[in-house]
Order: sequence, then structure tokens, then C-alpha cells
Amino acid sequence: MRVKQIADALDISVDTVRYYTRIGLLLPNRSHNGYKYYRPADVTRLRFILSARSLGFSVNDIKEILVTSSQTNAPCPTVRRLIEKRLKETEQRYQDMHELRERMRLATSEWQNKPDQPPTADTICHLIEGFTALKS
Amino acid sequence: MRVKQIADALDISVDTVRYYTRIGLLLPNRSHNGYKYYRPADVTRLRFILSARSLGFSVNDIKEILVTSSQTNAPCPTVRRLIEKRLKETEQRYQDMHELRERMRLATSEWQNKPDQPPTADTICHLIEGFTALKS
DNA sequence: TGTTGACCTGTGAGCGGCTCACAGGTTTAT
DNA sequence: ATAAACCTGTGAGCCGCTCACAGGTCAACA
Repeated sequence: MRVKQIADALDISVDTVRYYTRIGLLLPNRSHNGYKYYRPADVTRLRFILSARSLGFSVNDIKEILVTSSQTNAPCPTVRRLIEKRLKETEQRYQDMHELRERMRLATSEWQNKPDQPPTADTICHLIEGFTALKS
Repeated sequence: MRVKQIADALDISVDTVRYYTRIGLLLPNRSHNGYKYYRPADVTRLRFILSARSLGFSVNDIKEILVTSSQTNAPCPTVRRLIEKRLKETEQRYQDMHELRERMRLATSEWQNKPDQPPTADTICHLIEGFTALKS
């Protein structure tokens, strides 16, 4: 398979396939014309990469898992360790997003009742500065 | 004030102050020695920038707001328009984070009962591939 | 046989919002 | 006088792609 075929088959862009190839996650064959040819094993590998991405693993994580898998033939402990770490980060970012969303909602709601005002010497936008002053 | 003083005063890093200066959000004075000197108006401006960042505005948004503010002296309509846009994006990312968190939690919980296994011809890590196969 | 058009190549840059590094100049305190 | 702490501009790195460029390859059709 050539790049477009494998990309279409797994419903991702050729650029993404090329990116994974470029950073060494995929290792296709080269033919006389310089084209890259992807074999069934590469499809398995790419499918694995996409699964891992959708579970929040970084591409470096995936690289590490693939190396471990080929060396020690027991990638699972690595996988368990990494997902714990990524889950903690995700929880934190989720929490941050939650707070940001609340702040934004509260601000828009409060701004409903406030008029537009020109800037002064001390304030650039009374909506933004007024809201922050209120909360801090 | 010099960079470290303003950075300490607002509890951010000198690199961040320099970054905002570099992209033109801050416009300090220059003295004979080449040092940048920040005045009270710059402190107000930086405080505004930080408030806006904490409400989810991008640095480009802030640039736009500052330009509007200095030209039309009514930044509020711009601010209202932009926060609506950013809020929608934030809602979406929040939702995405929520789903990712659920997937990760479910995966870790299911993996509790599964043993480690070496890779085979068709699978690299049965935990990851097994989980994805289950959900799709 | 020629020519279109779809595909392919590698490399480099861009996105956001910082953060870090480098090599050297300036100021301040001892 | 000297050392420590500060300052400068510029460039690169982070992440995971995405887009652009200039040119090479190949199948189909006239």
C-alpha cells in the first residue's frame, strides 16, 4: 500500500501518516522509485497508534511502548504506568477547563447588564477589568 | 520599572513579560543603555492582559482588543463578540476532555482484571487494542 | 506518443503561548 | 575592584499535526 491507500483505509490524512513515518513510529519499505510501501504489519501498527492516541497517550509514549514491546515483549507494565500519569494530567486539565468555562459563563452573564464604555486612564476595558477585580 | 520588577510585582516570569513585549502587547520605554523601562501605564496594560488571558482570550484577541480600544475607544463590542467565540470553543474542548477522561478511566478500570501479555503477530498491546476493539 | 492529472517524494515552516539557552553588556553591593 | 545579580536580543524547543513547495512517477486516454 502507498501512503494514500493506508491513509484512506484508516480514515486519516496522508500528512498524519507521513508525520508518524517521519518521527519513526512507522517503518515502511522503500522501493526503487523512492516511494514508501506499507505492509499489513504497518496497518496493524498504525491502528495501534491511533488507538493509543485516542486513549490519551502522547506520541512519545507510543514510541516508548513500541520500543518496549519489541525489546522485552511485555509492553503492559509500561502501558499501565503511562496511562496513570496521563490520566492525572487529564483530570487536572479537565478541572482547569471546568473552572475556565465557569468563569467565562459568569462573565458573559454579568456583562449582559453592563453598558459599553470607552477606556479611561486606568482601565482598558471595564468589562474585563471589572470582572477580574470582582473575583480576586 | 525594569523587567524583573514588573514581573515580580504581577507574579509572572520575566520570560512572559519579554514575550508579551516581543509580540508588541507591551510597549516599554527604552533608555540609553538599551534596557526597557515599564511605566505605571504598562502595569495597567499587563494587568489587563493577564485578566483577559484568565478569561480565555488568546493573545491575538488581546492584541485586537487593544488596537480597537486605542482606535475606536469602544472595545466592548469586540470583547463581547470574542468571548462568545472562545466560550463555544471552550465548551467543545471541555466536552472532549470529559469524554477522554471517561475513556481513560474505563480503560484503567478494565485493565485491572487483565494480565500482562506479550505481543503477537496481530497485536502490539492487547490492553490497548482490546479496549478499542470493545468500544468501536 | 504525448499529455493530462492524480499521486508521490523530502524538507521546511507555521500554529499558541510560552520557556529555556546563549553570549555578552550593565548595574549594584561589598 | 570584583562578584553577583541583573539586563539585552535572538533563536530554538515544546506538541501534534498541517500546509506549502518544487519537483519526480505513473496510469489512462486521445
